[in-house]
Amino acid sequence: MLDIRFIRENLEEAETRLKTRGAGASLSGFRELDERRRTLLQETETLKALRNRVSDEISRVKDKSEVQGQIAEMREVSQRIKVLDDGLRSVEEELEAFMLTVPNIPSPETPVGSSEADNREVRRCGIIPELTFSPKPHWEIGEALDILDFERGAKITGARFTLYKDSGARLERALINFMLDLHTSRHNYIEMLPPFMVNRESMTATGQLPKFADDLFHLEGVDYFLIPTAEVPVTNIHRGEILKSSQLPVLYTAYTPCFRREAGSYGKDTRGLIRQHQFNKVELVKFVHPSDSMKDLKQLLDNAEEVLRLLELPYRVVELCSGDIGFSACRTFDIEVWLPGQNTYREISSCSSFGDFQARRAGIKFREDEKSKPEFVHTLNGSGLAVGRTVVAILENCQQEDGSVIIPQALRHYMGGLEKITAKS
RNA sequence: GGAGAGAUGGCCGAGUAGGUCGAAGGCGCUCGCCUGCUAAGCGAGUAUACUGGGAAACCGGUAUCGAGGGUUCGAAUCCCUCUCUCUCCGCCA
Repeated sequence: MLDIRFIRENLEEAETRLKTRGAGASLSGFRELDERRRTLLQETETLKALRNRVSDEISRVKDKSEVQGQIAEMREVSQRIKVLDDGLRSVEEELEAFMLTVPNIPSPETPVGSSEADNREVRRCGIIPELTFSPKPHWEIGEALDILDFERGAKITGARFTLYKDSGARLERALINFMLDLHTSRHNYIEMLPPFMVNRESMTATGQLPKFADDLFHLEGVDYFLIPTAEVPVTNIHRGEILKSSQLPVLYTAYTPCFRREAGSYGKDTRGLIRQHQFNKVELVKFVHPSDSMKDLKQLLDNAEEVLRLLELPYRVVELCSGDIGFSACRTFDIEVWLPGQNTYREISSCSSFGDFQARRAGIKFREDEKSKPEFVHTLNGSGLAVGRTVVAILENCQQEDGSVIIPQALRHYMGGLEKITAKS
């Protein structure tokens, strides 16, 4: 959520910067609601002050028959207060509902643009393998090795669900452990294993609700949602808390499965592991001091890139433009891994700063020192990495002409020493 | 699923014949004093949000004792609903 006071005082500027996201983002209607709210608030508070004062006077009088007049008068004041409060509540609900649908303002560093096409490539890293044969897509490799079973995944559940088998399942688990170990032991993140279902408040705090309910799986019988990313439960760890500034930055990493409806992407990536309703991800989440949040974002990005460097997978970093960043984000870098089977780069991580947008929704603050007022922290997060897509990248980049796949050196320890996945005869 | 108990400030913990309770007391913390060091001691301070005024320091108002509603001139205290926590039984990994 945006800072209401900032908007009140800088409506033009806020509106202009918001518009760089596209036509949808607007603050029209804000001024009127905000003013109605403050008018009602002042009226009702004036009456409450009167009532408090007179009630106090009444309490000092022993013989209540002397104050029947005041009591009757206050009875009417109370009724008037009730009416004003009802009006106030409905205006506040309207304002709140409106503000919850306004996206974050892109940071000044975010390149202005209208779509994916305006994203800016930042760098390319790693060496694209020179294959002496025509590379296969991962679904063919995985099926030939009998480590990915798309048909049975679909039988068990439906489209966009996959059964991992044998070395495939092991590879997925190896990657999760590898990533968690890297981030905890080398990058100083604390490991968390949060609930995979969250309530409505948590989804609202990080920005998935109210606008993106269609992307979420909602449970029947209880008002819980399956998490679309660990960002939701992990950011909500500190919802409604005031942290000490000495605690900052707080760094968490978490493995979770992620569940997404993928509504509106019916034709896209129908084959393979790229777009699943359920996939695994190791997430990085940071709560930081506002003053160095961009530095923190670069560092988080580097932590995610390190996974690819160690796995020796080629990738590039892309900075998203204003028209392409997510609802809650103010600045985002995507990491895209090279996929030879599809001859293209595909997103494997998205690292964002949310400024104080999520912190304000979630009420996550810190105190500079004992005396100072609490301020909102900045929240950041990024995939470190999407595990399924990392499997895809390994299968496609490390494939051999004979159909086998060489396990990256860094992962072999986690694969029980296995160097290569080969088809069983 | 059945039965019962509870939810108060950073923590512990008073407060139920409704008013002087934003809330005793203790601990913790901050500042000052004292002090060979440490400990102890003494004094002062120590919630959050919204809102009005002010350049600001700051001053004023309102709300908040799990959440929401009700009764009342007035609710931490009475009534209703919900949520969560704990104990016992059942069930289960």
